[in-house]
Amino acid sequence: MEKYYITTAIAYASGKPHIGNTYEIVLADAIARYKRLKGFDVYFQTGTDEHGEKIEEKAKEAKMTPQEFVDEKAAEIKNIWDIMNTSYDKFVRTTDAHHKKVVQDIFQKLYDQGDIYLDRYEGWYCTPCESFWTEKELINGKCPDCGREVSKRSEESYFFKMSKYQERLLKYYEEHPTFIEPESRKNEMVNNFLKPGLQDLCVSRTTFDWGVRVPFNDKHIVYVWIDALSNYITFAGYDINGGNEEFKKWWPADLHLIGKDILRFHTIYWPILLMALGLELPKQVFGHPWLLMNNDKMSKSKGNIMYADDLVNLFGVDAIRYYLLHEIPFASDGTISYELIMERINSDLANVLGNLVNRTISMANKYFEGKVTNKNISDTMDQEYIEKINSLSDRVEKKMAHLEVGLAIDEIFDTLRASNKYIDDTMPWVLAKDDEKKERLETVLYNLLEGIRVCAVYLEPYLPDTSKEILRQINVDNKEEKFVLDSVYQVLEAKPIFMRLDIPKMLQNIEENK
RNA sequence: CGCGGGAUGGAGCAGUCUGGUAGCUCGUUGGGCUCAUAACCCAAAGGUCGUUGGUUCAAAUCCAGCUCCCGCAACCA
Repeated sequence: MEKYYITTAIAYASGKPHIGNTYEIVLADAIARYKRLKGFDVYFQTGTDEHGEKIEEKAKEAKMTPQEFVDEKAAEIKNIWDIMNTSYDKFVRTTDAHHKKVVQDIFQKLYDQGDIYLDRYEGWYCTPCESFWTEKELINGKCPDCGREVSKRSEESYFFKMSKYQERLLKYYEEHPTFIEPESRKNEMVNNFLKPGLQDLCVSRTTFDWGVRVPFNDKHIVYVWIDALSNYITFAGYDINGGNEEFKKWWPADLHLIGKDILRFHTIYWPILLMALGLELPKQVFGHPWLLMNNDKMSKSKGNIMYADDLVNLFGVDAIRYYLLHEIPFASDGTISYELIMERINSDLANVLGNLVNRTISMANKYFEGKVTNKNISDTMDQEYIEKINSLSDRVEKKMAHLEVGLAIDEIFDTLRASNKYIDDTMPWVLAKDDEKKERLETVLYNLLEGIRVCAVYLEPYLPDTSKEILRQINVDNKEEKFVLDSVYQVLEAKPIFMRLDIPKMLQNIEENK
């Protein structure tokens, strides 16, 4: 069985993730579930990044130890991942003892082989913004963010010799054209960083304590990159001697799914780090776009944050999964709002999907007491419909091969729409009035139930609960991905899967409960 | 002249590589149907394809200039 190792970035355990942060795990989950459906042996890893200055400070503010603080945050994040019904195989935390040990070993090894050296880090620091700026970035000698005074800071740091691997990395890009997706991101990396020449990366800090200590120098903490990025190997079974059997099975990762903002670290620093360790590089890094709330970046200061758990309480988990997976474009930022979510629920989930299932099952019950088999009384219009069902597998695969999840879902809904049309074309309620057409009527319902069944099978990666509920109501176990001739249906009672929402009323409720 | 992406009916997108009746989903309007969740099916209205100029028998598509938006520019999901 072919293996598939997929990861999300690990979430920084400093606060509650909003819906934008949650998008990543849902997208990864859809891909992971799809691969499982297709027979891959999948390993899906996610987790939390729990070290660093910010967490140290936040813990202090909360009057907790950093460990207590991250324990709480990690649980909160994991809980949201679970609310979203995500099927990760392992939830990792960088405070894990084995991870920390291997990070130290990696640091030691890189130092021993001369890739890491001690120097001084100099830069301009803006205290209110807590940010370092280079000389070039300053605007009139002031902080480019807030315009306030900056002060020169100098700090002893370990550096990684990035430039040493630069050419090899460029070559790797050329030989692996799909390594970075979407492609436009690759140009950014090449033009902004690789072509001008890589600067050596600062890989340790002395200004805080909460992290992995540099093994041969107590003053230094391993800075986030080596610590966080290496989670992809340390938790998959890597150790400094090359790793165990499990690691040899899973590595290299097939896909790192990350936010577009950290693409640089995953397509430049991480591959170079792996080269230095003598390991293979991941096959693909996909930098997904962001969710904008009313066309604006979500942020606490703007007060326009949406949280996954609140949205799930309002609309249900599959409605939110549907929105995230279907409405966010593949390569450009997407918009989210209460109104847009409800519009999609009504027009797609309730009208097209829910109503189709409901009307079909109702007819099966009304005309045949729920018992439907294939009577094979075909009409020419059946052929087109059955072909539509049978082509679904290829149509979905074509989109998923490029991680175009939204378009893959479109293919399923295209099939559901064709099913609604098939009902109108065949007019079962007319057939029902004629006793001689009884078998034709049963054939029509059979075809419809098969169409719904195949769609339900393909909905599983995206809307797992809904898929299960549809299969429960039509009452079959068959997971065959094509139209089959000999299913036996004894459908259950038709229960609406998605109810239509009264949008103005809901908006008013949301407003009042703010 | 830092690098890159984009501008298509009210909204969101496809089409641009390989020029030749501008397509899809939502929304609006009209009709049909009654199995179903005021749903479903059909039809219509609505676009000088950002702007100016060029190439061509023919340009959303190729070329040049301009305007606007967005991303990246060493640590902001």
